[in-house]
Amino acid sequence: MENAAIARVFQEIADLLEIKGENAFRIRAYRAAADSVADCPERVADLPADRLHELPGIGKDLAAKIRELADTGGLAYHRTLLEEFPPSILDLLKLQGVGPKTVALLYRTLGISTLDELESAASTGRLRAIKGMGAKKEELILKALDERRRFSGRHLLADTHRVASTLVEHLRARAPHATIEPVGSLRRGSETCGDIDILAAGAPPEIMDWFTSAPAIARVLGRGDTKSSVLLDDGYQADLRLVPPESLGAALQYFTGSKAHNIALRDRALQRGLKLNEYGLFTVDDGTRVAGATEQEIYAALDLPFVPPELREHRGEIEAAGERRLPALIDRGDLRGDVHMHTTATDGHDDIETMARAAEALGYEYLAITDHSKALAMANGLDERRALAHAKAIREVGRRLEHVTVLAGIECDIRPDGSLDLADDCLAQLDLVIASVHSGFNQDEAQMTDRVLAALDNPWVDVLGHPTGRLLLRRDPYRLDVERVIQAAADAGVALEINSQPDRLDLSDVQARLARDRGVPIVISTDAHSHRGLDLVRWGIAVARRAWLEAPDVLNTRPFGEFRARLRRHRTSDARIASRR
DNA sequence: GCCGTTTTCGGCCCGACTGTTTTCAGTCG
Repeated sequence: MENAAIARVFQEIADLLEIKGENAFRIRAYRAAADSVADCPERVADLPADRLHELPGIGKDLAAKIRELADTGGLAYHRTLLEEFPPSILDLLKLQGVGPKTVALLYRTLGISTLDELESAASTGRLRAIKGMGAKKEELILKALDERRRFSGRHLLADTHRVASTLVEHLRARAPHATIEPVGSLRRGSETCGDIDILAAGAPPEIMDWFTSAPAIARVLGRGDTKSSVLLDDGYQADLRLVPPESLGAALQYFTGSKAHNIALRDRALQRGLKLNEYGLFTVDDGTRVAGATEQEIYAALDLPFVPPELREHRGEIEAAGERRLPALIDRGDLRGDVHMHTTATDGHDDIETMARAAEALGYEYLAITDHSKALAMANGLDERRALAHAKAIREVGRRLEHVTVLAGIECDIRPDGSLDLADDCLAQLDLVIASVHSGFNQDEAQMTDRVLAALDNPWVDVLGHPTGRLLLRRDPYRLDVERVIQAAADAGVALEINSQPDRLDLSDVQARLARDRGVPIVISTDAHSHRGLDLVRWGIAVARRAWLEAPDVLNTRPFGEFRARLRRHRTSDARIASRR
């Protein structure tokens, strides 16, 4: 059983306990356990009991429940709860403005357990008959039902960034002297964002009007002096908080989250007799302000160095900060090359020279052109003859360019049987080979894992491209034992890619961190299909930072000579390669 | 249900906004 599936069961139990009105701390324990399982880079179902207990928030009871889920695929306690309430009742919880108390009330008084039943009750005026419900609430529920149909919730990081930037610029233009910053999951660089959080400090009160009347706003959910919420036309919820300038740092810290990081930080504050909220850090005794204007001074007052937002996921960053061993996170400026991109030879939009000059303009020292191989007929993939001719053309362009080295590479398909799409003799004549899966996604885990391991065994494979094949918000990763693949990559000296395409971000942050810990070299690439696509690297950098990566962990931060020397084909003692050298 | 440099019991983060409440409960983040 996958971690995500176990986490889902725990979240459902938490939801059901909330509807039952159970002890809030017990509910929180289930939610913390769900996060802990979801964040674990290894399959918790495979962990022995003593390792389970090492996971934060997993004690005797929850360890036993994980074991039961892993062994039987189900959980008796979960089934018992589902006998008390129909499972469809959980859909109601997802509606804006409908929480567990309301769901319980609807179920007990009117027997409502599905979205359709709720819609029918709301539209026929039966809801307002319930004590505590009025016409306003009824109207709110109808709107929430309509919105649920139109918007499904989460958005890609890159899309969220674009929408938030427009909104932030709209506000900055009107309040030029204020500090206005996006916070929340966007600032942490999460791969997907649920909504947009914006923080303003030192802005006039009218900022709330500018916000609630901004372009592209579909509905105002709430409007106050310090907090307002709106729904945007394209399905985003956006929140604006206004705080006094002396609270800017505290508010930045608070609204950037994550929730788990904040809880841990507040706990650390309490241990020191301090209370942390969005207005500042205060003594518990008499409420004296200790810090609040900057994030730095808050962390400093808690005996911590500044923790970069990307690390604030409660994945060991507070302990690491306390022990002064936070990583020096990689920056975009550390990259010296982009080694995965396409041209008009296959499905790219620009030719070799345009791509090379664009990479040069970004200040890169080298790049690799890696078009598709013949299995991707749809993309006009290259066979051996064309691949070698293309390599010749790439090297010719390279000779004309003074400041950038151009590598002739390929993104070679991994066939369903694990063999590569191009002959070894061809691959051996290229400068860099990325192997990727682009088809046959429906294989079972054993087949898919064997397939990828077979590809890693080919001595000419330098990089495994988008290792899990996921498409965010669209397609799950293919069934693959990622841990075994990471171990095999470590053994063979093959690099794993962090693909910067906003809907891939593959490897994920947690997987990339595990890979680095196992000694696997990482490359951060764009997989660009046009010269503008080279800019997407910022999203790959975001993943790398969330994976705690430092510049030396990433192969393409190395100067060209060193980068080349560290490619598998140049460092392995494999006899098959040695005989070619 | 978890957790422990006061602890195996008794804690567990906290404030803003809305609606229907005339003093507060529910929801959200």
